[in-house]
Amino acid sequence: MLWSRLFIPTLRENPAEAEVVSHQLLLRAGYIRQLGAGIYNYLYLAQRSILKIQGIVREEMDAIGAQEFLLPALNPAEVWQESGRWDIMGDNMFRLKDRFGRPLCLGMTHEEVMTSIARGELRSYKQLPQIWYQIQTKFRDEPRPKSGLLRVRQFIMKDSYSFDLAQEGLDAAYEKHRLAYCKIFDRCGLEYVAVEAHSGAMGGSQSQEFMVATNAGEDYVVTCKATGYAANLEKAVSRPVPPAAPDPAGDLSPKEVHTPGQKSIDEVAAFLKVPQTSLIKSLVLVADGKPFLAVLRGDHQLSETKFQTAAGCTEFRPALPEEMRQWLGADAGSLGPIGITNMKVLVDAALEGRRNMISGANKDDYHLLNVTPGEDFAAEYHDLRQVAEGDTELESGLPLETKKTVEIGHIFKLGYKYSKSMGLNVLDQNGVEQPVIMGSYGIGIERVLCAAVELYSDANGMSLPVSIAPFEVVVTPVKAADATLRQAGEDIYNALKKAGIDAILDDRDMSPGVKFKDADLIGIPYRVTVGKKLVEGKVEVSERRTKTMTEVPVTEVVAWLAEKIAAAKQS
RNA sequence: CGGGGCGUGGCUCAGCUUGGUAGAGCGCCUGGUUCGGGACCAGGAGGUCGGAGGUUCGAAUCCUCUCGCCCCGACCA
Repeated sequence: MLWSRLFIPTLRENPAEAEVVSHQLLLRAGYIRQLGAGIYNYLYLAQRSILKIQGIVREEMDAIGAQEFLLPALNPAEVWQESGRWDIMGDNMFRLKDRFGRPLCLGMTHEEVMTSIARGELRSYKQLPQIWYQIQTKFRDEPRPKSGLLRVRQFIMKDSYSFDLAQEGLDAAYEKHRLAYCKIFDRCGLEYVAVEAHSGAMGGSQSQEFMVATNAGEDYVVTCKATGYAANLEKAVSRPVPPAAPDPAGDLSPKEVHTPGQKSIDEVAAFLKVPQTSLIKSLVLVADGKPFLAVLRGDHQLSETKFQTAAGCTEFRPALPEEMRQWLGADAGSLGPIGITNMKVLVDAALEGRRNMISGANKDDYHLLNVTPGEDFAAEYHDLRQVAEGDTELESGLPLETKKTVEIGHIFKLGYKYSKSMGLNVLDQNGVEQPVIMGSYGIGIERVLCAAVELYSDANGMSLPVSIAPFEVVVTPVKAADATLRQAGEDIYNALKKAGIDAILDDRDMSPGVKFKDADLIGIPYRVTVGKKLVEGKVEVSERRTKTMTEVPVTEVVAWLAEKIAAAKQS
């Protein structure tokens, strides 16, 4: 490719609308242009990178025996109505009607369509297992698209689906995917962690997310360096920081104390001169229409996901002030678990074994001293709290770390959700109809690119891994007007191409500074500079990532680069 | 959906408070000189000031409505 003939619209300045690094650089480096909120044009460079990522994904999927399909992005409503997700997806689904008024939608994911294929064709256990995948554009009407390509309304996803007769088959398909994903992300040059993820209320038994740590991310993961523990914050468990003060000893009875105007945990703790860890926090929640009281240590925060699991609900909200008054007889700030009979009380496990704590009295401006969970009120213990700063690993007590991350892949044991709702059954060895057990596995293709940019960039631009950079090598004759340099550059370029190296020749009649800056900006891993040293029969090879420069004889440069590139793709 | 911000040549932005001939830098075109980290000289092209309506002799500027984009929150398989 001759740079002079390509459309690579680099910008000297950052476009005003870009906030996160990957967004800024993808725009500046001429990879993408925005068409609308959360809708992007992928220009030549982006498409080259994306094709390389897809190529790696294909190779690794094919390697586990997965078969590539291509399903419609445009879906009739019926299949989504059958699974029940036509309603569940709500406003996140793009919906439209055809000329006859028939409802359609743009696919957000393809469990339904895959299941509809399977149920028509899979009849016998002998046809199982199957793994089917596609690389397809997905549509989601995000309430707030943002961060460039990280949260968009239209994006490319590799999604695969496994079909098995029994749990062991699903386990095997899941494990194959887990290993394939590791290979894919390794080959894409990413640093990532696989974390335990929340599987949702709908029967999913196991799920893991592949996360890349970056400040541009929106998910939090908790990891322990020492033990390798890693989980999404939604699901992470930990050993809490011990209470800041010992509980008063003895078998004391609850005692009212006047706390005028003291509502927040902060205020009450200060007023009574005790640490927050001696207080009991009580939250009134309405889950699937039923009231619940969630009880936590004063300094702890409720994990919404854990509460949902404990309450067995699909949605919940905080109670309204009127509801609290009606049910508990006091306003928020004076609520507590004692004497509650009209709702279920869920207590966080961190309160187990504590004694003589302080809670609201269910009477405005009063709190109770000497409240002992399990004695003064019935306590059903659950893990309800979110991992907090300073918590340690549950088993080992070693330090935990919380990081902001972006999700690039997710593997998920679906179970029978779709096969049951949509009637996907096969006959087993005994001729008995059995529902098929399924798994679903996704990779966000653009997110792989974004994550790489976020991980590997500097003041000069991006510095992509060799395997996914739009080009592997740029050959830059310093002076285009110099016929000798130009010819030498062309020769090297042709030799690289012949050796199967993905090279580009920067034949533009520009000052060298511009060419160097552009090459750095778009992140080509190696640059061959053809200049002064040519009279000695040498060129200079610069490595983008390490900023190192090596003089290499012209006669050896192809072999030198071939070796480097092969090595870079290995690791 | 709530809160905030921004829409002026391709890009970054000034001008708006206090109405009076649309500007700068970068980029682009032509010619020339240059050529190892975003060169220089000379000449040139390019803008319905997001859109509609209103006030006014006169609107980028004031008023009303509207559309779009960004950020925070709500939301997020």
